[in-house]
Amino acid sequence: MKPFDTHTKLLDVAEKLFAKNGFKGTSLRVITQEAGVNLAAVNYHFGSKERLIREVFRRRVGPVNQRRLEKLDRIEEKANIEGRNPELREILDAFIEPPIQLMNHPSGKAIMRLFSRLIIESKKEIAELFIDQFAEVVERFLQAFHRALPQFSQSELSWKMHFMIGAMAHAMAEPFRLKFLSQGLCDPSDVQATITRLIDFCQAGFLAPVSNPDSAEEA
Amino acid sequence: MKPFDTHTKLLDVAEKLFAKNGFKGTSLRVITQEAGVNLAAVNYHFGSKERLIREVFRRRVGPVNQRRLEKLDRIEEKANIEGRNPELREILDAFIEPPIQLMNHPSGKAIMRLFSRLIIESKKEIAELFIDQFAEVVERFLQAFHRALPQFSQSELSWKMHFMIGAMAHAMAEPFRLKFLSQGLCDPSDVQATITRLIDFCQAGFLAPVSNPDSAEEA
DNA sequence: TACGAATTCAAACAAACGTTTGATTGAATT
DNA sequence: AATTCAATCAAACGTTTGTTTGAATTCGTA
Repeated sequence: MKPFDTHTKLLDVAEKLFAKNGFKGTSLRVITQEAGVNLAAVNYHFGSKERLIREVFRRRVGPVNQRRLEKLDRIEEKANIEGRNPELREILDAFIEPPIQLMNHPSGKAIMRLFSRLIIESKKEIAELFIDQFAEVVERFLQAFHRALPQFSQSELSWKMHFMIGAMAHAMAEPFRLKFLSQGLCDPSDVQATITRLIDFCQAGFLAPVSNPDSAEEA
Repeated sequence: MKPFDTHTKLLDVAEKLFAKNGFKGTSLRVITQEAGVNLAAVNYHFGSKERLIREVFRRRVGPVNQRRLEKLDRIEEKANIEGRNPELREILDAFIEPPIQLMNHPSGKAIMRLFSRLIIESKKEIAELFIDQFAEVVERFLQAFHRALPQFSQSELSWKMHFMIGAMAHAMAEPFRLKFLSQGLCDPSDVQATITRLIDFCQAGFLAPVSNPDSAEEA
């Protein structure tokens, strides 16, 4: 296995360009050119452009969700031993920290934008990949939230999780937007600051009582 | 002015298709075909595809931001008369309600997805349009937040606003994601429920104290 | 060294893209 | 009735797209 074989080189370059210009906006020609390989390499190694897209995702999403579940495992184990429920803040950290931590990765910025594109992209095949990769995570964390906040129904917690995912995705995908908002005051590349503030914000959001219990669905 | 002249028909159809498949993913051929007009109509009426995109945005974003500012005006006026500062919840409502209210519009779903695409899209020209349309809104609301929450610095409020925008954009663009999260329990098309819950969540987030004041930037 | 499989390569493919053209229409103006 | 001009149309433009092909090359292994 060469240090920079064509296969991984393609994944790396595609990841960067997909993040920057989207999928339709990135042609196989610029990918292969920037990677310094032949145009036909994509179809040889991956079969098609769409399968390349899926591979780019799978390589990054899997490990992050794995880390989320590992952290949640450890939290629940520890809480179990101490005979208590996991604390909300611990659960939030397990959900938020692993993806944001990608900022420290060499291609962190691209990976994070890619993550948000995965959340946002509407294409059927991508949406299916999303469900595959996140079904277990969603289930486990909703469960954890419900134990930490038994006063809220499953559906209310889904709303809160919905908002949290949005805040995360936006913070990950559009760091420069924060620069614009704050007129240069804030530094979106500060990993720990981003994580801490996200958790602060979402923790309060999760704890917030719901105004109108009338239109609440069941759980 | 015919009831369905080519110009508005193109804007309507383009809006719908851009929202569903993105800009690169939507060809002029499918737009004109679905609109029942000639392929050349886009270049005749708008000059180019890119200018069509900009027109599609301008038509929707302008009025919403105008409503936001009107609501903020009224809130500040009323508070001024009563000799107090506007309340956080009022400000949040002025920022959140107008765009979410679009769900009641006939093409509400498309418009909302379009809004989020505007926030997310990285293309230079779109980003500039974003800044043009939002500069005043951002400035006015940051100011208002600062008066309502003087304990937080400008930069801390920017972080919070950053997260709020993410939660909004996600809730607007990906309502079906909430269906998935809640396994069908929640109804993302309930306008008032979405607004109320968003405000609840963000209100708490704004009020939340910041954990680590060390890495805080200045204001 | 020689063989077979894996990989890379230039070249070409059909299809789809945004855009332009020049003729044609149809309603308003003179 | 003649003129004008905005609007629409079919057709074609030159690129760019993802994909395929078949020969050339490289590599691991015997």
